[in-house]
Amino acid sequence: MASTAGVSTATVSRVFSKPHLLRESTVVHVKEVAAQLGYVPHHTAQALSTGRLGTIAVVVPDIANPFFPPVIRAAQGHAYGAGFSTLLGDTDEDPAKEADLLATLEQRTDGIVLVSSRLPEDVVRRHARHRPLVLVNRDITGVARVLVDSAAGVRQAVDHLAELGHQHITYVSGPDSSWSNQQRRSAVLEQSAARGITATVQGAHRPEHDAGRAATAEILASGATAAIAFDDTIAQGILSGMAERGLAIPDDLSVIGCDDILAVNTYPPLTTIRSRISEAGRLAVEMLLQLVENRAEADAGEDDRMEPRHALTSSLIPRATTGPPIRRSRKG
Amino acid sequence: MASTAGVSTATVSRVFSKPHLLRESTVVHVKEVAAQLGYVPHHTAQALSTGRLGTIAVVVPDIANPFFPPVIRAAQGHAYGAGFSTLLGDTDEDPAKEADLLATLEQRTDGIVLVSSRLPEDVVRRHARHRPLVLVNRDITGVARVLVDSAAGVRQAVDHLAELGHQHITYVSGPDSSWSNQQRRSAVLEQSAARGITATVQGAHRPEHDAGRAATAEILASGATAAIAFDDTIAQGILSGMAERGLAIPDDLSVIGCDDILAVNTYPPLTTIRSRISEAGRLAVEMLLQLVENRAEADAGEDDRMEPRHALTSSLIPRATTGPPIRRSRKG
DNA sequence: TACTGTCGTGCAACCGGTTACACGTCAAGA
DNA sequence: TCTTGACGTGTAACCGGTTGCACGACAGTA
Repeated sequence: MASTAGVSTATVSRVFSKPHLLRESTVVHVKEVAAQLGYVPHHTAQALSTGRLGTIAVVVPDIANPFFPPVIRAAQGHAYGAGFSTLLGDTDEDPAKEADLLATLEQRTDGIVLVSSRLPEDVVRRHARHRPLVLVNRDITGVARVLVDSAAGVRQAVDHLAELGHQHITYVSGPDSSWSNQQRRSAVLEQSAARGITATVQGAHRPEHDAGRAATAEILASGATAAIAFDDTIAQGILSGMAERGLAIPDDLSVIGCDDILAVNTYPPLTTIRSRISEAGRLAVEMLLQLVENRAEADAGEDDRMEPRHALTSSLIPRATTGPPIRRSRKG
Repeated sequence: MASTAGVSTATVSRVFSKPHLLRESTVVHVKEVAAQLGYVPHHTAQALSTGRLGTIAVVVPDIANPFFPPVIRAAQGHAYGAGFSTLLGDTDEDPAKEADLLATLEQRTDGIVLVSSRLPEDVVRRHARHRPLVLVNRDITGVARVLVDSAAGVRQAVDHLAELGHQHITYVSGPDSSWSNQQRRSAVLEQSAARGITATVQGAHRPEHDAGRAATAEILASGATAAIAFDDTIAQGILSGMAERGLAIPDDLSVIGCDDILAVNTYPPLTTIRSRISEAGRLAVEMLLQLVENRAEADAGEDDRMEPRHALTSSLIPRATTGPPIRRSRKG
């Protein structure tokens, strides 16, 4: 390539990386020759000499969980726009595999977006100290992170139910270890107290359809006239449980889901709390690329560590599974 | 590293790549030193000198479409097991972006799994000629591919309906350009003819909930007592459309979906055709790695081009949305 | 004892770029 | 006319491994 164009390899290199250093005619000429020869800078060689891989990784507990694809999609899209490729890691919900994956990806990427990590805080913190890392939905001090603040949406949900006339609602919990679950539960309890209505909590459930279906009996027994579920999957399960009993939605029970996953694709359309999860993916990548930049500069002197913590708001999307409590005022 | 262990860099290299060439004591010693120093072979440097990147890519039209995550998940898992990382590409259903992505990934991966490609045959074929490539759900002669043969499941579905007593069924089409759709439609028509029942087809629909809902009127007007939908999303839409009209499933209409995506997570649980799509992901990666190997050997002489074409079977999963035609025998 | 082959390891070139430094050219300023 | 500096480009070392070839040691064979 260099010889064909009659220049040195250094010049060819500069044409593609620092063209402003060269005379414009040189740049044009080399590019022409390159186009004819189909020459493209060798990515791996670039990576080796610059130390920048042009690759990030997105690590999630389970790709098949419908919560994650939008995040991944947005992350990949944004990374691609910035010239980065995206490696995908699936930890299979297993912390050991997650740690393993992190170690492997460490040397193959410029940085990692770690979604809903199950790893202990100090492990994550240690990793973040020497490699660019951004968390999604995990709140660890000292580590860059973007959190989906479902609390706002949950408060709206409670308000919505209170305004419809519900006096007793229940929160159907997700996994205890989940940061989101803790946040949502607290928000339900606090906002209910603020509105002067009763709120109870139904034990921990795995975020699965069957768990929701199984929870139905307990919900009905509690006397609540409305349920806020940890996520849409559980909410759908509750709908199934109600249908099996021949009970009507929302007359016999108002149901609110969370995450707005598929919620509009079922009947009746599920009232849910939409958190802008795809925005979380985009934002996380944005922050990560920022860190990657900073680290490159930090080598040159300044070490301007910041601790960004972005919280994305959420809001209630009222659809057809909520209404005034009609038949089941059994308590009174 | 080399100096600390008192050996040459060549020896260090051999310890990690061709240990059988060395005295065992040397291997042990170097590995010990490496462990102490936390030394790990530099992945990019290895890639540069060997030409093997240890990375494959999986390219899909839309990660958020629930059909793909299981494929991706299986592909990633299998690749990881073989020591390969997985790059993810989302073409956003756009052929131009797909072509662009392919060009970019070409130099960053050892091979590509291309799922449900929208590219013209010759473009794909050209790409496959000089780089390892495996297609999923696209049938192009001369290119390695794994196909989900939904025809078998569709035939079972038709049989199932015929046995329940349905005399007139309808197929609710997906996108015309989809290979799967063509396959499914033909299977419905052929098997219906074989069973001596009437089958009609409802025009092309995008694989979306609303499309299914909108199709409901047409379905009812057709006089069919059962519908087989291109996919579960459309099927769910039909369920919504029926519910909106106050009609009962399966009494007023039997509905069968396809792909077994989320089908069990709704109420009533959807009768559907399960194709082992995650197996498709695994198999595609297996074939791809095979091609990668072969190519490495081919350089050394033999060029043993094969043309593998794997078809995975499918089968009907009867659940609650199918039953005998009860009320709507309006035709008679 | 001399000869040959095997084994284990080192030397150095190479993968394909990047970049610090040096050099030559040319125009502006003294 | 000589100096000075900006500009454009080449030289060569370097990124961190891999690998063909060579070499020394040692064992087996004649």
